[in-house]
Amino acid sequence: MKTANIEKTLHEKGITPTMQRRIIAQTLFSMGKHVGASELYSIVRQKNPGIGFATVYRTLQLLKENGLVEQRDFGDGKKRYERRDETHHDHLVCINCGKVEEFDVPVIERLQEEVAREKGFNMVDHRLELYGYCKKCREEKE
Amino acid sequence: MKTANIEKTLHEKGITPTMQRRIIAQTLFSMGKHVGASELYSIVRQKNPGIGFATVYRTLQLLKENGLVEQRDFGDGKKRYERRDETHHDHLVCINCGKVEEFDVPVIERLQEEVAREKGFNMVDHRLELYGYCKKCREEKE
DNA sequence: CTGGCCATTGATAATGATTCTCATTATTTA
DNA sequence: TAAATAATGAGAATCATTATCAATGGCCAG
Ligand SMILES: [Zn+2]
Ligand SMILES: [Zn+2]
Ligand SMILES: [Zn+2]
Ligand SMILES: [Zn+2]
Repeated sequence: MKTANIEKTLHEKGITPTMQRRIIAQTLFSMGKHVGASELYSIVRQKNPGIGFATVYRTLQLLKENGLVEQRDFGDGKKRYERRDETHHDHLVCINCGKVEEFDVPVIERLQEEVAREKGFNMVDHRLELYGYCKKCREEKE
Repeated sequence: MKTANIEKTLHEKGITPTMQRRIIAQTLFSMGKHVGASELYSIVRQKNPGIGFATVYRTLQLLKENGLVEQRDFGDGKKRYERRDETHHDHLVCINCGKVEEFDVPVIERLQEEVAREKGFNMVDHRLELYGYCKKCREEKE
């Protein structure tokens, strides 16, 4: 994402644009998907060693609250962050190498809605992750 | 679960039956579903104040490894445990009161398999949780 | 019996990700 | 520009879970 766009995005959301927030957002958006906080922190530090860990967490929280970032949890004890996409997607995770694929199956989404309705719930979120071994890892095990 | 059955179950799995393990397993099985470790610990302590927290964790791990217990994670920072059921199920969680409903939709299960196959993954597990507000919580908010 | 071996246990320290605190700075407001 | 407000960095605190380690308890070879 271009710097100018980050500036604009933060401004649109009413987020005070500070140097730290710019760097953190820009770094996250340039790192691809499913990035952990400590991973992000170490890259951010390379650009500006003065930025603290707490600020990375605070900024991630802020971006999440403003709908710019999605928080994921693949069950390995640390949260992952990715830029919020226009389209929803779920995840397929390799339990050997950590590779993550994304997918979206509208039929599954609809069936989830239906289940929630049947049970009297007003569904506001869901979480669907498939865990297994990717092709590469299977071939290497042979 | 009856005491005799626990004894038998542990024995079948080759788990050395100790007093602690019997009490922990029996307590968990009698507490219903989706129980947290500390919650379990506090009930276990009532039966035998000498049992330590570490033993509760160790036993849960043991029961899980032997397929007697399933570990769940509803994203609130603590793991939940429930006796492993003969049939698979997924969860619907109220984000206000914590109520948990279970469901199983064979079509969703099949579609998951299909996605994994398409992406070249050998799926060994999955996780599907729906989050929302249950009927009761919605009515109370009015 | 009976001393030794090995699994289990309980108390407590350690871990690791995340959050909190608070004194210091930066930004906004008037 | 000065006061008011918000953000930051360093490090302490939290909280669930694991690891450590000395003590305990069976169980078996002799
Ligand atoms: Zn892989
Ligand atoms: Zn993703
Ligand atoms: Zn509810
Ligand atoms: Zn369940």
